[in-house]
Amino acid sequence: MINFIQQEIENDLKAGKYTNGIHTRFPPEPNGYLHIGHAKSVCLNFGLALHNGGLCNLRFDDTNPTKEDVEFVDSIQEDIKWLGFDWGDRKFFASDYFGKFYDYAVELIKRGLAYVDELSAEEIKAYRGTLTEPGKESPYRNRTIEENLDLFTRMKAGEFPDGSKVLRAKIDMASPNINMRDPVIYRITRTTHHHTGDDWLIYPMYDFAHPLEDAIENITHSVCTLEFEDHRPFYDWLLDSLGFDPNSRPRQIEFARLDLTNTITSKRKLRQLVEEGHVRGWDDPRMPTLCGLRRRGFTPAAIKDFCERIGVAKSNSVVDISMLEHCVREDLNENADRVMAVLDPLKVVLTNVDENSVEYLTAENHPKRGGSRFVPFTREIFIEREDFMEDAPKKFFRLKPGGEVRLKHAYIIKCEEVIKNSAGEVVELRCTIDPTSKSGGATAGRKIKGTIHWVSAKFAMSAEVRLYDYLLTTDAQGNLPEDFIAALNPNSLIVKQALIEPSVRWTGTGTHYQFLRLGYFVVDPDTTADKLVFNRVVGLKDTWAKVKER
RNA sequence: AGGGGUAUCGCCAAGUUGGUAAGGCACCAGACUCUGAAUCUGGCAUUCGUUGGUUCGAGUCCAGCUACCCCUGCCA
Repeated sequence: MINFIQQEIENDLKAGKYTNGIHTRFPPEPNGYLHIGHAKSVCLNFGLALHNGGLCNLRFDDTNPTKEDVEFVDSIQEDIKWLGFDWGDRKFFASDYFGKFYDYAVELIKRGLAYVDELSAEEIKAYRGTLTEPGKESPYRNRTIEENLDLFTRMKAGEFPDGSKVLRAKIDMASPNINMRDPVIYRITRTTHHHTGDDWLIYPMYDFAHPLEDAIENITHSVCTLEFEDHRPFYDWLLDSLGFDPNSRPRQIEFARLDLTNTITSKRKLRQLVEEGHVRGWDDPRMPTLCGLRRRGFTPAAIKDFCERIGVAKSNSVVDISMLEHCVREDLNENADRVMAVLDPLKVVLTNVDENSVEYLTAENHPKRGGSRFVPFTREIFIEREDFMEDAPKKFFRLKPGGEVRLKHAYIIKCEEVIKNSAGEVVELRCTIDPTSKSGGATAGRKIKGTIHWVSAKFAMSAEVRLYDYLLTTDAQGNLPEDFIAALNPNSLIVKQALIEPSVRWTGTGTHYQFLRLGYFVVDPDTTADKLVFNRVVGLKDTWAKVKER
């Protein structure tokens, strides 16, 4: 792992800082499901710790009870575990530190660095100034320490209504950095907290809580996204003001969040997709949520490999989704067994095969890892409709009238007759097999250009196959319009009734396969004893499709 | 307009004291192939947002300019 953050860590170590080891944290707010963008952060934080022989905490940044819920603390843990990271016994909640935060706030007041303000929210906003004009000081800014202490104590005790008072840091209303213009650090909100119940009426703001929770946990490197760069001066101000040792206290380092082409990563928009029913739920295989990717069939290894490959830097960038797809293909190519399935069946009758004959052919499960199974071969089979063309171009080396093709693991067949219905559509092919060409046999050596997959009509099982495409076909995720719903790909889900070889009968949810020549698939949890359901993870690379386009 | 950032191939991204542009994805060409997959081979930035300057020599130093991103929640 080499990135600029790792280099900073090494520089710190070289400078004699952080002699107790490196300690990072992944600090999600439990207000939504983790998505691929969070995976980057998870991999970075846990990866940095692992790489430096340190530790990474899981910490729920739950300082705003109005937006958070236990539903999310559960799913977040499940997703991180699934990725393969372990926080040991270091699962923390910012809310566990509310008592300490309060004490630090009191300390700040005692040092004359915080005051209770009773300006309304609107007034505070007006007093804050603008980007180009300085703010002005609140009339309550210069209360005595005693008065501030008394008021803050009473805020905690519930003597004042919600929103009537706030605690503010006393810094500089004229700072060119708006975050330093006396930021609010405590507000009154009578909301039941998912973790602390009704213990508190006042809640700390992120800016105040974050540096403290990092310091409390002895975090050395607090990694966050770019938009917090402006907040770093306050992060440092707070810890310095409270007397934390500059050589051991945490330091904040920012990196660019992940953006992916064809992918929605806005929490709000993802929620809209779920709530308005444009997808089946948070774990819909089209969703970029980790639970969605999991159901789609992406593997932890692929996602971690992806996060490693995209790197970590500070420039806003949009990674091409093909990078992610490459990573799953690479993993699944290595690890998924191969099997034959036909998505769009065309019946083929092999006229020189006996009607009652069933031949069990040996088929390898994986070109490199080996293993084998039996595949029944019968007089009537189905092939992929796409694998036959009546007026085939020279470059088409699959089945055509009078042409030959190899049936994978079986025989070379020759197309003798094309049968059509009254509408002129091809409904059946009559072919003959070359009995000397049996795969693996002594005389199987005859070379033929094309090889296609097939399935026995008598023994094939039916299966529901769900083919997915991007929710966004045009690449506009960066500046998605409000009505992005209208731009959703109407073909993001296509359901097919497919036919599949019987060897998969006893398969289980989450098992990956490569359907020969079609792509990688995974068994969906909707699968029951009498209904198989597969999701297509990703198709195979298809150079024929490119040739066809020309 | 004030502050904070970023600008290296179509997309990510290395490039640490200035010494003459890694790698991956994508793409293209070919080999191989009982998956038009995989694999293998080769190709793919005289140029680093831009303009000047310093220097024997600059993506790396200096100055100016430009573009884009973030910041005026009692959100995180």
